[in-house]
Amino acid sequence: MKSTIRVPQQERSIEKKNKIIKAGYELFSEVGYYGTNTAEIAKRAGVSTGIVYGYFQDKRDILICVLEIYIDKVYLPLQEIMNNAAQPVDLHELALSVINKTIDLHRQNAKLHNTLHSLATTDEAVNAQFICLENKITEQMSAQLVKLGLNVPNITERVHLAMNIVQSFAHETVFDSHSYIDYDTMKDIVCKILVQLFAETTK
Amino acid sequence: MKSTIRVPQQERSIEKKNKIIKAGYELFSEVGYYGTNTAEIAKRAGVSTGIVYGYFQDKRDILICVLEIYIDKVYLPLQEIMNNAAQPVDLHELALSVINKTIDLHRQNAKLHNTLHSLATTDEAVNAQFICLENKITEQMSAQLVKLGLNVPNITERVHLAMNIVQSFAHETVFDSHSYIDYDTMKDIVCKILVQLFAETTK
Amino acid sequence: MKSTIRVPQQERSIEKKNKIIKAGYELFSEVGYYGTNTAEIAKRAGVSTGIVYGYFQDKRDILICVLEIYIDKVYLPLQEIMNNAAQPVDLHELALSVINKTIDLHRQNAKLHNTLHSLATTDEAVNAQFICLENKITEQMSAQLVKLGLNVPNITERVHLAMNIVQSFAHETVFDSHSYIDYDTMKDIVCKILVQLFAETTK
Amino acid sequence: MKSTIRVPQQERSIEKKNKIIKAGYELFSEVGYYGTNTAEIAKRAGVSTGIVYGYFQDKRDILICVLEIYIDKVYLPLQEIMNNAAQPVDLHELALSVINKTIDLHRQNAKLHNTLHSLATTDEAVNAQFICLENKITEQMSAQLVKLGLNVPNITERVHLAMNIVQSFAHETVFDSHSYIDYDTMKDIVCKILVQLFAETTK
DNA sequence: AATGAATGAGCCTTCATTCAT
DNA sequence: AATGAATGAAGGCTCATTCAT
Repeated sequence: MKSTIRVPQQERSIEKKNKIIKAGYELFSEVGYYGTNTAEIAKRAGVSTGIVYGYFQDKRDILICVLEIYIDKVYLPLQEIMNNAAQPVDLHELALSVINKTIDLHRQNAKLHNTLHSLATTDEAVNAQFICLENKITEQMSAQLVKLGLNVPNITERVHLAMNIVQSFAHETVFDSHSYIDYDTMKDIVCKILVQLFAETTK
Repeated sequence: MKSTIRVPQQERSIEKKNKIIKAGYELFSEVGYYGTNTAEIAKRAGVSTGIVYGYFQDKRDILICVLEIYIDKVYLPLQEIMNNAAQPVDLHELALSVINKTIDLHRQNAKLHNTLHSLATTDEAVNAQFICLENKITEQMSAQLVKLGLNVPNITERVHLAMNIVQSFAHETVFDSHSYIDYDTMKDIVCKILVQLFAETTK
Repeated sequence: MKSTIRVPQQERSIEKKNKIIKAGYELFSEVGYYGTNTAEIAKRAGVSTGIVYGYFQDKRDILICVLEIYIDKVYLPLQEIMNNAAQPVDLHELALSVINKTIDLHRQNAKLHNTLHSLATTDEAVNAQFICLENKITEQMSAQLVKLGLNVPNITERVHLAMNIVQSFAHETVFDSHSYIDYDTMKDIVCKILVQLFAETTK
Repeated sequence: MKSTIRVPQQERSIEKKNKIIKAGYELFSEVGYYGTNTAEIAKRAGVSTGIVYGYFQDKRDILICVLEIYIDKVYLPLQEIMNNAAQPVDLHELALSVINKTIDLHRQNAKLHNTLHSLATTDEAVNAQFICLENKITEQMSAQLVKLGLNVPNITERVHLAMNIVQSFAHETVFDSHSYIDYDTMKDIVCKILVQLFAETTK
């Protein structure tokens, strides 16, 4: 008996749904999930409050969609870098590309990243989405590295760890909070770590 | 902005304030900041709702205090490990100690960690507290490492980065979400990275 | 107040209007007036939300039409029983027929009955409809009884009262809520009352 | 984890809770359950909207309390009449008292009566309350009649039926909707029915 | 210092009704 | 005539904060 959620097929409807997601994306980024109310989402999307519930089950449902977009926005570019890597791999250059791109992406999405991670703690569905997509990405990156000729043991663990390190560093850099840190120096160090991580077997 | 906030001098008052902070700590950990209301904090602390506002300006003020405790709980043990490290340093052993301790700590505080990071995004004061205390810790750890005879360049950057890596890994381990990852293997890798990070100059 | 309400002349239109009324009838019966929304009525009727307002002024207008149908459904069969009563009247048999039929009808419409009565309380128009049609029925039944040769004083009052008693009993029976009551016994008693009610003058 | 509902012990609190129930009683009577909103209840009770939820779980919870009051208001006076009936019983006089009293009560509560009955259809808890109390009353009245020396078979069924008839008639009288009915005449008839109902065995 | 009842703004959501197509 | 997307007012409920005692 629950009210039916429109699954928009027509172009205009899809556009409108995307507008709402975009508005949610922005607001969740700016002021967090709890700092945003549905009225504001609607307003920024240029629609009425009512229609939001025509496209989404509830506020959380918007979040789920935002999460999907977020994941794509953050991880897909990294995949692209991996796919475009020339053979034989210049690990240093590849690492640097990934680092720089990640910093770039974080600059636009760092706040949302935190918000989402925090919600994953509370909301099982959000958590599941997160994990599922992380899985997919790690697998793809690992496979690509193997294809590029790398033959390190425990490639999955290394890739996953590398991603975590890069993200952690990007976070650090973007927030730029610690005056005593020279982020360029740090970047060099991170880069070296990554190279060692995947060059190890040559030893 | 009212200055009617008591700065408790008497023993009983201090005790009561701490009880409130402890209750906040627990609840924020369990159900997050927005999942907790002040009435519940008061109830768990065994005090009245009203008196909470005798000791704290507002709900956020409690969070600030919880943050302090959190930082102490998470970083101080690491400091202790550093302080107790014998000379000459066995880097591998030290790294392992730090990693294991951090995992331990995360197991109790991971949710709170996410919550706090998310709030730092939105709330400048929370953010400031976070940064200020991180600064202090990084400085102390760096100093200790120098005192222990390590002579690596950019020690601050390395310490900070090491902390981030270990935390990231601990997070990963605690949530244990990715079935394809062997966390023991990953731990070995992390350990090796840390050793390399601080052994570099001996090269 | 807009006079854009179509008075459907064409066959297809009439059919559509009736479908909406039927859907309303069913839904009001199942989940009450306030538990039903116009979208659901439209859906069950197999029409669009918009067109509902082509045939009806508002939701209440649908209710008025449902009320008409309800009255017909509940009282007309009783009239039929009256009209088919053979002369000379077997009061006991007639009473029994009426009682059994009313129980039957109540079994399908009891919820709607309550809903309508409740709304009549608040809505003058609903109330008026109710009264007007009740009037008509009582008059017809009284007339028929006279035609059948009964010559009791205050026939109108007696008929009306009889109807009320039977309905009250039917309600009781249908909801079957009171475990301590033997409904067959009660039925006998009601039957006897009705016979006495119209046999009185023979005394 | 649900917010605790205050169980008011102190005089002032009880008084306040009663004020809210009274406001609910009045508003539900005047404009029905769905025509009333919690803000209005609070306003009429002279309290804030928030505190309403300090005393009641939700709007329906108010209704439950109103229902209790209603039952007491409507049925208790009838009990009193029964208890005060002198022996030997003058059935006609007793019937008349009951009828008149019921009309009186209906005059103040008829609208609420309809509202409650309608809700009982939808809400199992409301229904249960209704039934449970009706049971209690029927039992008490039956017992009292026996104590007064009446020895009719199926006393429970008769009492219950009598109650229904009287209520039905009272309803009719109060709404006074049918111009063609002489309510005094009807009352005489009802009275006679009741007498017959309990005098039967003397036959 | 302490209590906990009270406040009221604010939020999510629903739904009768309208309107562009 | 018909569609169904869109509107936006209104309602139930929560909760940080205040206040009378």
